[in-house]
Amino acid sequence: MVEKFNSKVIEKKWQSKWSESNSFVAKKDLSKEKFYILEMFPYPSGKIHMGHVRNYTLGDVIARYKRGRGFNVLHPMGWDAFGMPAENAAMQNNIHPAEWTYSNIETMKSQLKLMGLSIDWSREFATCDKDYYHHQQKLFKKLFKNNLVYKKKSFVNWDPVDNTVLANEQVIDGKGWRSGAEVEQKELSQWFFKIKDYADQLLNDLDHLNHWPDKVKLMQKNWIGKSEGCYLRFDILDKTHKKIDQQLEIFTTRPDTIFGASFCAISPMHPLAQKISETDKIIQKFINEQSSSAVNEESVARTEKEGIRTNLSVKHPFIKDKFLPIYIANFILMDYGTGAIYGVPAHDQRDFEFAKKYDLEIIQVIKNKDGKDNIDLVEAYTEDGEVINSDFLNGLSIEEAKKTIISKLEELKIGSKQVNYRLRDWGISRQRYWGCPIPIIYREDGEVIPVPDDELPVSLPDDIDFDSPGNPLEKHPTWKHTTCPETGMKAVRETDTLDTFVDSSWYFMKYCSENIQNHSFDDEDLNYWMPVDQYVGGVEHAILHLLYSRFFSKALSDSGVGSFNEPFEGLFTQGMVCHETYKTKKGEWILPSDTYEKNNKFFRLETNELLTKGPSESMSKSKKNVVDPEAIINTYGADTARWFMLSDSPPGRDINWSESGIKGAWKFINKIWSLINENKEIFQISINGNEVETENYINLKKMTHKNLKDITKSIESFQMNVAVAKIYEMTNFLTTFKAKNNLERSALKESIKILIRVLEPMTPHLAEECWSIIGHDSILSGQKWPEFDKNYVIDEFASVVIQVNGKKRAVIKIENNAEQEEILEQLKIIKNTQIPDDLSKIRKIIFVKNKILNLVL
RNA sequence: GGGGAUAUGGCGGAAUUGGUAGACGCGCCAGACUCAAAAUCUGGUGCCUUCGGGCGUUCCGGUUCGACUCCGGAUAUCCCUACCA
Repeated sequence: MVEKFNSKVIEKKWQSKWSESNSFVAKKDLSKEKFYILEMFPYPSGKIHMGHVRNYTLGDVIARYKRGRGFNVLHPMGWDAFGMPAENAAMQNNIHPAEWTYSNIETMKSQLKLMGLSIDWSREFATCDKDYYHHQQKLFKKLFKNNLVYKKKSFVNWDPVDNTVLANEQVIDGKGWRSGAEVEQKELSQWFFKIKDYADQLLNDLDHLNHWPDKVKLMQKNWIGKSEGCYLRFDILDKTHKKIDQQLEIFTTRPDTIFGASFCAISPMHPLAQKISETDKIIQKFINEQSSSAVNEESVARTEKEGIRTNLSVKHPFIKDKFLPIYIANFILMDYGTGAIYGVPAHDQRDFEFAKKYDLEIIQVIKNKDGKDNIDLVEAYTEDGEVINSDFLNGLSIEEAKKTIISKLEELKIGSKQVNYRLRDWGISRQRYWGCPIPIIYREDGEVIPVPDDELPVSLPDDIDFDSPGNPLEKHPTWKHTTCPETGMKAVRETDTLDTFVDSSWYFMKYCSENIQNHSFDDEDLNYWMPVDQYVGGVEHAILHLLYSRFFSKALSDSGVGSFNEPFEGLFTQGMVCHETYKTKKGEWILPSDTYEKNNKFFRLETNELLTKGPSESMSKSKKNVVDPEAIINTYGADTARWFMLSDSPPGRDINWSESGIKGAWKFINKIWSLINENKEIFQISINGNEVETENYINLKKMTHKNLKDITKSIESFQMNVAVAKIYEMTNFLTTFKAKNNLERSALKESIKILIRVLEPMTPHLAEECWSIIGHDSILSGQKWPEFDKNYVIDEFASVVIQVNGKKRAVIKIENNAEQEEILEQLKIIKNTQIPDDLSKIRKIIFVKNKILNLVL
């Protein structure tokens, strides 16, 4: 009886060996084809969770497989280390953010190392490292110089009690998460990246990303939200319909419906609205109500449409004596289009609701599909149709009408065709301490100057006070005061820090520099490794992180850094790790490790209390349905955990963690382990056999090479669960195979070697140990991925299905490429009531070689 | 409200891309080993059946010699998004 696989000892042994021989340290080598595999780097929150285990196992399989295929692989790891949780910890536990962050990194790094990942740790960094953010400040300056950064006023969530800016996720039901105070909208001057300048490129280049999931591309497309329409300027009239010296510019995608317009509406934030409110108390009150309430997006969408009529109106450009009253309305967004619209109630649902409420005219200008018009509409008609009631546009299609009206507007110089995007410029200012300082100073004469290179980095001060509210950098007694290096004038530093999304928008480039401490890029390194060939991470980053990274690559390459357009050649989004939930009668969530099962019922360990089992959901701390990876690795080992993560579900879908699943994986590891140990003798003798090839021998060869072919294909196409199934098949065959002569014995040796080799990406420790048991060095010292032998993947017999009227009735085993006549001959032998003896009854025969013969009666 | 994805045994899931549905794993059943249990090993396992066969990939319909696969419609679940003019 073979002893169980001792994961503790064996895994540690191989991890040390790999580390000592720098097995995973990547070196630029122009003679080899490179492969850059990257998983999204973790936030150092404290401990690793199962989601990390799945993500990094998947990436590691690819990394190891590609090495086996002879690629020069880069597989690095780092830490997304700036951000709010560190500041929260600082406030709650009185610990410095840096200390909290670096100690978490240490813990998590040691946990990741237990997994046996083939990572080049020499390139590791954290985004809060001074070297990292030094480099980031330089990149910021490059973008600044290239005119891709600007400052503008913008609204933030303001907590009036804590005197602090809140992130959206810190606003709960319109109240500050700490103070509970009603959140206000406050206007601050903030920094922005001009991502909108790249909207078209970001949209069009999606077409070239052939190895990205379609759903992610679609999400990005919708997020960018390109729409074609036109701007249109109206003269504004006062209540006596006299022109005042001002115009209203609106944006519409439906200029074809201009004859159906019955009002204009502007955002409460619109300059015109602001101006009116200066003299009109009622309007001022309305505007104030709107700006204080609008916080939670979901509730915003449900809020009833409300507006207030102003004394102003505009003149319809094509209808004599028609005036459209101007409303200030809560559903008009200032940051889309021009913050002003004209309302066409008959053909826009929001305008329709608004018109019903305020009793405005509803004029139908597109004919319904059923041909009716001017009926009492119960909702807006937004579909296609013929233009009616529209003077010179009558009879045209919507598309034709759009073209006609736009050229008319352009001719009259009151409007122009315009492409508009939903995408807004990226606000990067954060009023927080734990982030990258923005390298800008404000001189006393009002000049805004980037900090010169020789004064970089602008470092975060260590002595920082979190006890009083507000931005800690702002409150620091000395930090912000400085002098202008050129003039010697007094100056103050920018106290905003950069959004952490900036940190993660270029970290993959930083890994490319071999000397990681160096805070400038080696362009050759960068252009050798970039782009990332395969990026793996959660779909929750499908929009922001990936879009920002794409923007950064483009903007930096335009600013002279790197010469690649897209950062991620291939993208894979893996599913989540789920677990059932357990709850006491009182509604308290219970950790799976604190439960036991009896007769299909679950009980709490200490109290024997009966628990209610909830459905399997994504693991989350709040519902306590989490399993600690370190505990699993301690009990079963890293290879078991890795194998389980790969085996049960396709990588793109959610996986359900289960006790029986992990036990099954453990069983498999030991099955391999005893297969090798029980057969190790045959590896110690050299075999010279001149025996003839037996059927047994050929079957073994066929099984091995067919499976090898399938395993390779499955890994290439990210179907790890299928690769696992094929490995099971191979293992089951080999464990029951009885070699009867030397030829068979040598074939068994070969098959076992192939099995171990293909296991290496998935269960590397086990594979390495088995490899050494059969008398070889490390697999990693140049042991290539095996090629399957074509001769053994073709069968000389084919199973041809006999169908009658398309239904399967029999299967004939016949030599490969047998012709129709041969099979018809064989039919006579088959006894099946459905197959006619008399072939003259057959109307038609469909024959596909080696597949089917269908008799149509 | 808008956009998207998914639906196959008791469960997780395969299916050469229109050609033998249910590979492989879990679970379950039976047997072997054992004083016994666990572990391990062997075999069986979609449903119905009068043992001829019949029915089966959420439901309804279509294309086809042939549909899990393509098309149209419905239902359910999940994800993303949030008044985008």
